[in-house]
Amino acid sequence: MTTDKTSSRPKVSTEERIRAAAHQEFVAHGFAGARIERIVKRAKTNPRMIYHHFGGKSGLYLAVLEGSLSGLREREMLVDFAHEPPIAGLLKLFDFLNEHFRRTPDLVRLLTNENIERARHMKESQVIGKMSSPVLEQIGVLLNRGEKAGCIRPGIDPLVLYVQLVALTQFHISNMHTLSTIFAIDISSEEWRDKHKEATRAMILAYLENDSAPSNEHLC
Amino acid sequence: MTTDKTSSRPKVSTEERIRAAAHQEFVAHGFAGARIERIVKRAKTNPRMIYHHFGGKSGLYLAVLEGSLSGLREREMLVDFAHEPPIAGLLKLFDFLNEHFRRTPDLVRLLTNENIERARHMKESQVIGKMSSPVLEQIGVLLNRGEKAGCIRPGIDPLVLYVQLVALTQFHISNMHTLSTIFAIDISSEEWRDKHKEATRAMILAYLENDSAPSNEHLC
DNA sequence: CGGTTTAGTAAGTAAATGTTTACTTTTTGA
DNA sequence: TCAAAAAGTAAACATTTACTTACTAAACCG
Repeated sequence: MTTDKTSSRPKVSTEERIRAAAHQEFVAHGFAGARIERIVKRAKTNPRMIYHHFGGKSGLYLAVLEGSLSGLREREMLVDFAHEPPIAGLLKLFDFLNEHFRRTPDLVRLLTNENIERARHMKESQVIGKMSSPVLEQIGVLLNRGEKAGCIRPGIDPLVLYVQLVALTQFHISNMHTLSTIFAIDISSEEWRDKHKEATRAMILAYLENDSAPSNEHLC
Repeated sequence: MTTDKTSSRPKVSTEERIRAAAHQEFVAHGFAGARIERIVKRAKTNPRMIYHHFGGKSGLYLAVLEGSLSGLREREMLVDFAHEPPIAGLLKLFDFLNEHFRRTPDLVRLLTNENIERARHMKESQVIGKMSSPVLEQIGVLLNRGEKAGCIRPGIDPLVLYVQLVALTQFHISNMHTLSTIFAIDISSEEWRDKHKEATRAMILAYLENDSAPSNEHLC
């Protein structure tokens, strides 16, 4: 049952089982809070194998982090923004990010933890530095096109916009627990997220659009 | 030199030294990563005193968290938004939050860590639940006034707006390390933050203002 | 086959870590 | 003044924790 047709080893390799178990553990407790013992128990193996395959706790953590980040990059590549009209393309990017973080809270938690650790693991990675986001260039292209066509507010910096978009799509997920506790509501509910999404979409649209007639002063 | 005029005890009480040392430690490493040994060494005392004054590591952590949060609430009370014109008042709130998180990254890190721990400590607190933000009501008042006067977009939810504001003012600080690493820039520099602040201010303003003539469709 | 490499197991180790015990010193208040 | 309470010290305790050693089984390949 647990064996391959040609071998007596389990179908899923020990390395993969460790990776999956570690993913769960690091997502649930962060690096410092993660326990080797729980990982090996869930992966049905023993500590020795972690050191055999990954070199140690840090190596395992890095493998998990790299895997999750490359997952985001791969999905980003699959979506085509650049062939849309500028504003529609940027809103499509917003929708994509919102959907991705909503569906992949694991990545959000890993990133959150990595900031607690001041990105010390990420800095060690040989891989992460090289997979720079392809989205930044696409944002630049769309902003340029829209600016020249006169429909997009001039002077927007692609990286600043990207950080704003990620903030607006990620913050309420990474801070879900404290926000829900402090304000005594369930911020993770579908209704709340839908409401938040619509409001945020409107905010971004209002910002991008070029009010070629700038309001001299606020009315009140 | 280290004694009070009437006693041979240190000027600053052991309890306060522990609290200060623990604050630094929890900010630097989070709850799971914090070490009792480092705290007592910095506070120039011994483990026994932590259990004497705070009951244990968890109690100490909670004391630090409660202190930081009540600091934010106190400062929020000092700023008067409600007597400003609606849009000016909301922008003043944005400026306040932006400045507060910029100046108090400690609080941001404690909150980040608390989310890693799924707010389990915060939920135990008898204090935090009771000090609900006074800002929410003030936002509601401003939105109402502005909406009735016709200068503010109708239908904005106060809590959604507050979460958006905090997202835009806190995210780039809490995620400073991963963002800086991935995009190979120093996101904590004054220049970058100023640029980000201006862009974000414009975004919020554009969102709040009531475009009484809504664009039928984006121009492009 | 047969020898080498890779994958895996069981048990253990040394160090770290939160916590407590036993005891001393200082402060306080009747 | 003096006993009781509060504040503080030193040392150790019981686990936990990341990691290793010694050994076995399976896979690979000429």
